Amino acid sequence: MFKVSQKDQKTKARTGMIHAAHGEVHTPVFLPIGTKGAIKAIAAEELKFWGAEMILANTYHLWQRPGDALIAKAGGLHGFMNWKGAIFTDSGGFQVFSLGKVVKITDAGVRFRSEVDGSLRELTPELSVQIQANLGSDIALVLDEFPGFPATKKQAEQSVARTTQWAKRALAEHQRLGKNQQLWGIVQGSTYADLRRQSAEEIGELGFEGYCIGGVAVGEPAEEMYKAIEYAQPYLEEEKPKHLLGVGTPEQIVQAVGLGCDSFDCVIPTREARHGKFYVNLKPQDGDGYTTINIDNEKFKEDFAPVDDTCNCYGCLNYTKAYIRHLFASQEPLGIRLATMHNLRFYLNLMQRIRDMIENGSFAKFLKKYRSVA
RNA sequence: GGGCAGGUGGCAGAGUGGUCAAUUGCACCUGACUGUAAAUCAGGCGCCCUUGCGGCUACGGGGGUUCGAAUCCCUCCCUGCCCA
Repeated sequence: MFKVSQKDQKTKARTGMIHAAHGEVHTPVFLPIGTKGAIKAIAAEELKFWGAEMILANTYHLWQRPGDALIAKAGGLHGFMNWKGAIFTDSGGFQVFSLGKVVKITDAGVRFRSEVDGSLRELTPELSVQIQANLGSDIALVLDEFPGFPATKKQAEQSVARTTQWAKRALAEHQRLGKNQQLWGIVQGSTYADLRRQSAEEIGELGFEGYCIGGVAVGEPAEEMYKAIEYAQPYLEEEKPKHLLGVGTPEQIVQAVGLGCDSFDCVIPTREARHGKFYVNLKPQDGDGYTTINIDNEKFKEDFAPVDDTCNCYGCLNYTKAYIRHLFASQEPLGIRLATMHNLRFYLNLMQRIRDMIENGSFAKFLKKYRSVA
């Protein structure tokens, strides 16, 4: 169930609450990604302490290892990984896209070559729902399929048609299982206005508890992504939550909130952290926005100031850039951990700010000035 | 004192007459990363020049052979191992 609490007057932004089986989620929300049932380098309790309310885990990877049967035995993914909040599971649809040539896609489903034992496995819309039921996530997604960018009209049409067919099958299987779990549909349609609309209408008619806008952030310019949201958003029930899959940079998230998106998930804060990139707020005199730094840059060798002196993360409160740079240069795992903590807090703090500003009416102004500075 | 091996770019270590400014690894510098096959990947890494099938200086020092040498010869210096 989803309830809108405050609508912004000048944009489509709104705050709201997703009532999930394992907790309430304040939106707009960012979901840290824990593909294999772990936010890389971070413990579940830490995330909870920082205010994260929902995380994303991946059906495909957990199916492969350790297997959904084992996780069901452990009492579900929540118990298995000791995460006390809500869990959102991707259906494996993204792997159809990202694993590219090692898969064969038919109307029936997707054939994968297992990375674990090399065996051939087939993921179908029904099986994906069954696996997610075993994982026990709060929000499950339908299996979808989508092309990269650019996509021909024909490819986009096929993606929309197949995603709708698979959504129907997933929904039927979900109803058959009758679990206390939400199932959300996914809108495709690439960069085509008519196809985005058609997909939104087809998926919307099926009556899911929430919707995802998918097939974005696949290499298209940000403007194309914003347009894709605008093409679909008006045709999805307003009182249902809308998730923008796989997005994005802080700037893109702010923009998408303004276009009516309620939730986001992205590997950027965690992956880039492992690669030494830190998100840093601009100094007040430089305007409202952020920049990024590569901590391994030589210029930080003797920089004994914290990464961001306005940040309340553990690393910024206790360590200097020079030290963290040294940790990366020395391949000390602590460096990765501090970076991941920092970036996740940057994202979570940003979302808190967004919610506050929607509540107090200052979001539109913020949206206008918030920017990324190279 | 005698025997043997060897001295190549920050380090390690290829190359043994031309296509070598010199394979490769490490280190170093820079960049990328968007529903995570990612603690990964890409580029750079003698000097000059915006550039180029560009110029210059280079493979311990010096000299020589050759159209041409990191590669062959002579000599000097140095290092390691073995026998006295």
